[in-house]
Amino acid sequence: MENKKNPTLYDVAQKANVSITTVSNVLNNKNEASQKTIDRVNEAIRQLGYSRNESARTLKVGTSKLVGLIVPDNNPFFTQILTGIHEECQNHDWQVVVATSEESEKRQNEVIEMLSARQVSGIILASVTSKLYVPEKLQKVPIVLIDREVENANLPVVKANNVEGSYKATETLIQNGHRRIGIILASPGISTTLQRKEGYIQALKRYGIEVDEKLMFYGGDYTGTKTQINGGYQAVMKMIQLPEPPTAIFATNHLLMIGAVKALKEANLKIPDEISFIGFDDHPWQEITDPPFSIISQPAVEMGRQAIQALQKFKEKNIVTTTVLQLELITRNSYRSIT
Amino acid sequence: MENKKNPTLYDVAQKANVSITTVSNVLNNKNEASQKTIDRVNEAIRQLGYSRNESARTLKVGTSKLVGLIVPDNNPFFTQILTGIHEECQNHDWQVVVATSEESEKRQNEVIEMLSARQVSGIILASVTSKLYVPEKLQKVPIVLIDREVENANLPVVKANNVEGSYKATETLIQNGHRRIGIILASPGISTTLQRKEGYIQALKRYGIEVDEKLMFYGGDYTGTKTQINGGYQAVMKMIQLPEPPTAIFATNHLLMIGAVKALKEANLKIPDEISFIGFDDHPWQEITDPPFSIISQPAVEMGRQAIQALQKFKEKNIVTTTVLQLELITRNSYRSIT
DNA sequence: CTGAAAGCGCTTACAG
DNA sequence: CTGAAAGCGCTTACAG
Repeated sequence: MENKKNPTLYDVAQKANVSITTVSNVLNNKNEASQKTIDRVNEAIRQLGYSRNESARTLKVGTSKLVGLIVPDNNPFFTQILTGIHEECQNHDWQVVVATSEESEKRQNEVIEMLSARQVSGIILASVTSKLYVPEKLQKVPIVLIDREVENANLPVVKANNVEGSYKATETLIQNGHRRIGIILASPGISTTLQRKEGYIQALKRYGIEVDEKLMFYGGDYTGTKTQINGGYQAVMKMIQLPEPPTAIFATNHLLMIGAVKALKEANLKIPDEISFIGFDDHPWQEITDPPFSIISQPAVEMGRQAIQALQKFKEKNIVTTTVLQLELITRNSYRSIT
Repeated sequence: MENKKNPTLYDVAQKANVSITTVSNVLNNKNEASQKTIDRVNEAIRQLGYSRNESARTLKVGTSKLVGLIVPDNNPFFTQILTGIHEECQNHDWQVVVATSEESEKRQNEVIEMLSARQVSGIILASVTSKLYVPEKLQKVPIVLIDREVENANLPVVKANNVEGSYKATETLIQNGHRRIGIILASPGISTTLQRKEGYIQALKRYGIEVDEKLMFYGGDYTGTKTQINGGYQAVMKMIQLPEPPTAIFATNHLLMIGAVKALKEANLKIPDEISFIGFDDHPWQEITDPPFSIISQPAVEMGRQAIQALQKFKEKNIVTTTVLQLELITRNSYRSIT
């Protein structure tokens, strides 16, 4: 690679015949220079093709224009969150460094530390743990929790109303006459799982239906695409061999849903004629399947946007906000009434 | 937020009773200290919870442990690339800042400049333009092209063999007796589109089939998920109204494919009985559709990995590599023989 | 409205 | 094997 040195503030100052203080001032729109000076400086910047060394700025002011996003993996849901974060970050001239924790607490802590060592403006975290142990020395970097809550931290949260979303799905199935409803849940260690389970149970109780543990399945640990798809698959395979199998199934995330449908196909159980089905997370392909799937849809992009806004409030005014976004049931054609 | 100051090299040096030079040396594994000193320093680091200020390091050495990834949008293909990049970056202790160009050349240049101002180790770029204009001042930051080539730059490239992949799909349809094969292409401005078109034409010529411009469609500009899905949709709608409609369709990316299938469903044309179909990019859901889709599969994760390796070779040895990965036809059940 | 100077926290010749 | 010192490129009181 070439190695011509970048022009610095000094070069600009020299060219514009001012001090570096002045150059810095116009660079930061401090409005402390005459228009004539400003013009002269800008012209020098243009001519030299100067751009500010961000590391030097960060070192001096103690915070970079970087925000960290830590997600368990790169699944489509988190990718949509990233899109929302990107949108919102443009307003702040922030850039985002994305890291995966791979569902490992150790890795998550490492990554938090690395980001902190970069003086990021903040971290948006979808935590792998339901308790967050943030070492004291990292308390300085503002963290906003996204999607998943943690118990022991007084941090801003942006999350979906999982209880209600799950309630809605379950209730809809009940209102269609289903009384044995199987639910496939993700890893029991995270808040979203607990809440989706809660909504399911609330709906059953509300309609006087006995909660049957045998109808509740966990799709195994949350570790990668294939594992989860397989988790959904196995859950259905077990479910349909029950003495009293369910007439409807609710899969509480996108990958579990794919696995579940796969199993139903193999078992040759037709949706919705022989079994009703509701999935999770909307994706374009769900419109083109046979049948098109009904799902609980999450406003993932909006969650990303809100997270950055929450971060900003946290940083600037030290306000800890909790943002709860609504989940929507999109009805297509994967469940039917059996009354 | 709290504001307790972070411990610095000085604090560590003081605690360990050595100079900061020595601390820096053990931090960088320079192996210039006695074991006793090393232990003492490490103990001090542990006790203080010290972690190095990366901005200061970057300012001094001129390059950060950051690599930039610039993609047109956050679609699943690029997300898989990100996964590969993440995997490989862990070996180098690099982190990755992800930025989207939103298919805008202006934005792409801005982003390159911002990353450069951060002293990134390198940039992995899926360029929006087929010609890359990189201002002179940015020549210092090593760029590796991914997926999409550009004409006028002598940069490392990691790409798929699009010509061959497209040839394979087309040939397979021909061998199944199809002679009127519709192709749906993405934006004409990018190399992948040109190459996929080229493979299609080569296959037709090889089998003595006339190339009919009326069977070649562009899914509109490459601008966002909905636009592209709609592009695929429109293409099929026009195609099937042709006096001599195709008996097979090849959609050359994932979103175009979804739109195309949507249109075929609406038109009530059954795949594969009434029309044969091959799509692009493998995703788990494609196994659970009716029928399961045959597609050309891209090794996206591997592309990400290779890009980082290419970057490394470029930086360390100044070697400009071109890595071409093979595309695979995965046959499920979406085309049939009409001979 | 403008400038001289200190200092952010590191790394790296250089000297011993 | 270890340390004193310069300097990376900025920002920011402070003085005028």
